[in-house]
Order: sequence, then C-alpha cells, then structure tokens
Amino acid sequence: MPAPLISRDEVVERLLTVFQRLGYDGASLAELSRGTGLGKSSLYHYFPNGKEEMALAVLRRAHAWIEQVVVAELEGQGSPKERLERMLRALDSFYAGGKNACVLGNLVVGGARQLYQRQLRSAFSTWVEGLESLALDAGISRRTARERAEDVVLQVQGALVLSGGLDDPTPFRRMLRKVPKEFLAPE
Amino acid sequence: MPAPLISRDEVVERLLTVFQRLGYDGASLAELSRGTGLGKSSLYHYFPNGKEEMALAVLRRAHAWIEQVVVAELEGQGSPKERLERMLRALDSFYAGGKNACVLGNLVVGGARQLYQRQLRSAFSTWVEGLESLALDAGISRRTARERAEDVVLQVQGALVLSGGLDDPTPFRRMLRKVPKEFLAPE
DNA sequence: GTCTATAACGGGATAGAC
DNA sequence: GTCTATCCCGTTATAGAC
Repeated sequence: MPAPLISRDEVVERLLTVFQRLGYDGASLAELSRGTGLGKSSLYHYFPNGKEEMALAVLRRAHAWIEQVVVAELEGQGSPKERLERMLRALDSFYAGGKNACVLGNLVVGGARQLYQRQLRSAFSTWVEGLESLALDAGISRRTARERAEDVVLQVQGALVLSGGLDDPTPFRRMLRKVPKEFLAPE
Repeated sequence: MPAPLISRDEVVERLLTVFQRLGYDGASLAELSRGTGLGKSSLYHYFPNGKEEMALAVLRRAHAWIEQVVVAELEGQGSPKERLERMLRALDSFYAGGKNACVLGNLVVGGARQLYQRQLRSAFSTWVEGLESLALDAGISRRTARERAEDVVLQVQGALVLSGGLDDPTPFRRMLRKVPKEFLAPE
C-alpha cells in the first residue's frame, strides 16, 4: 500500500481554503476534489461521511489554528501590545491582507449554521477568551476585558465582510492599525 | 386575468428573507417557493431568468432600503445624534435584535460574490456615504468622517457575524449602544 | 398567473476493480 | 488509496393546460 502523497492534515488544509472561498453550500464535491487534487473516491476514503465530515474536520482545524496560533501568540513572550500585534500579523497573513474571507464567518451562513452551531460557538469563544486573558494581563478590568475582546473579533469579522463587499482591502488594513490602540487604551 | 394576490414588491421582500437566511447557494427554488408561497412556475413568471434574477431583484431591494430607510433616517430631522440613533433603531428592527443575518453579508459568500460584486459594492458604498455625510454635518473632519462611517458599517456587519457565531445577540446589542459614542466623539 | 408534468442537469454518494 | 462507472435525488428550468 503506497504512502499517501499528501498528509491528511494537508488535505484538511486544502479543504479549508475551498470552504473559505465558497461557504458550505457553495463547496461542491467537484470543487473540493479540484481544490485538494484528490478524486471523489479518495475524499470518501478520508471522510466516509462525505461533505459533512469534511466541513467538521475543517472546523476542527480552524479551532486548532485559533488555539495553536492565535491564542498562542496572545500568550507568548513580550508586552501585551507586542503579543496583540503578533496575533494581528498572523491574521493579516492568513486572510491575505483582507482579500480572503474567514471560514468561520462563511460557515455561519446557510445550511452549515444549524449543523455546526456548537463548533462555531466554541471556536469564537476560544478566540474571545484568549483576547480576554490578554486584556486582563494588560491591567484592564474584568468587565471591560470581555467587551474589548469581543470587539476585536467583531471588528476582524466586520472588516472582512466590508472589504469583501467593497472589494477593497483598505478597511481591513485600517482595522489592523486601529485595534491595538483601542484594545489597550486606558479605561 | 386575475390580479396577483401579492405585489411584486411583496414577492421580492419575501425572497429577501430566504436569501438572508440561507445565502445564495443555500437558497433552493423549493425554499424560495415555500418562502414566497408561490409555485415555481409563478416565480419564473416574475423572474424569467430564475434564481439569478431573483437575487438581483433582492439586491436592488436591499439597495433601495438602504437609500429609503437607512440613509433617509441619516438625512432626516434632528441632531446628528438623533439621526444616527434612528438609523440604528431601524437596523435593530430589521436584524431582529441581532438574530437575523444581513443579506448583503450573506451574498458576499460563495457563488454570489463574483456574480454580484458590483451591486454589493454599490450598496455598501451608499450606506458608508450616508454615514459620511452625517459625520460631516456633525463637524467631523473629512478624513475622519470617512473612517468613522466605514467603522459603523464594519461594526454592524461584524456584530452580526459574531452574534451569529456565538448564537447570542449580546454583541449586537452592545454594538448598538457603543456606535453613537464613538461616531460622534470629539476628534 | 398559476398549476401539473417533465426535461436536463449537477450534486452527493456508493460499488467494485486495480 | 485511487480510478471508473454508476445510482439516486434534488435542483434548475421549461412546456403546455387551465
């Protein structure tokens, strides 16, 4: 039995980019096949439950990425400002400067919403809680910390929608500069 | 020839709620039929080019709503603060306190994005420009006015995504209270 | 304008060979 | 693990009666 040409993680990564572009309902098996370079049968070998399982794997991958990259940066070395800016740089790169959409945001739409509400909630919560911890580290009061944490995620998501709608990455880039000032402002 | 039971405007309005819930790819003709109470044939009577034309009509309706409700409130009577708050109340009612999604936001996803980029851009622009005018009225400098206007739309969209993802309308409600303070703050 | 029926197509999913 | 072939169903779309 020949070793797979690409790892399962790599497959999930590629599936993610398809769901990110097209959303759940828009991501046909044909596109998922094209995007991964695997035939449909191979996809079903990896994911016996089909598309539903693929999206689930993608959401788990997104959650892991939030934990291992986003939150990890927030909990890393340096001042709160430096840590926040490292997280924003990771987002900037992941979202290609505002040209890509957010998988989570795109999976909140349509058929996927009901199917994956728990996973979505969990992923967003992890992200918010990571930011909340950072705010507390920065000496922000407990109540304000939660609000500012939610505000960051809210502004990232909103910037992606607006930049997508205007077909112009400017709002996203401006958001990246604005967020640190607001997040760390004295109360 | 019997008069139609509901007006074309009413049909478009109902189509809008379906696209708002399910996005473009998720809105099947069966759902559009259910949502309007019209048979498929009747839908094709109103929209000979099918779903593509339905979504176009919905986007035109959304644009008209932005002009005739959102921007109209911004240009209405009263202080800038009052006018902004009237717009936010209109949004609160339209989005059902954060429980509904935004049609525009949901049509930025998937197959619809390429198809309707011009209309989306135009709708978002009208909204931003209405807010920009209000900011200028309120004595905000030209440069800041544009940024604050974009920030409002960005925060509305972000709040809808986050509230949708967390399945909790709290972020949306908090955004409604926060926006007027930021928008009209001294520079 | 609306209905029933149906064509034409694409989507998700499976079977079995290799 | 991957391929080819195929099935079934939902979806889009059209035709024609009323």
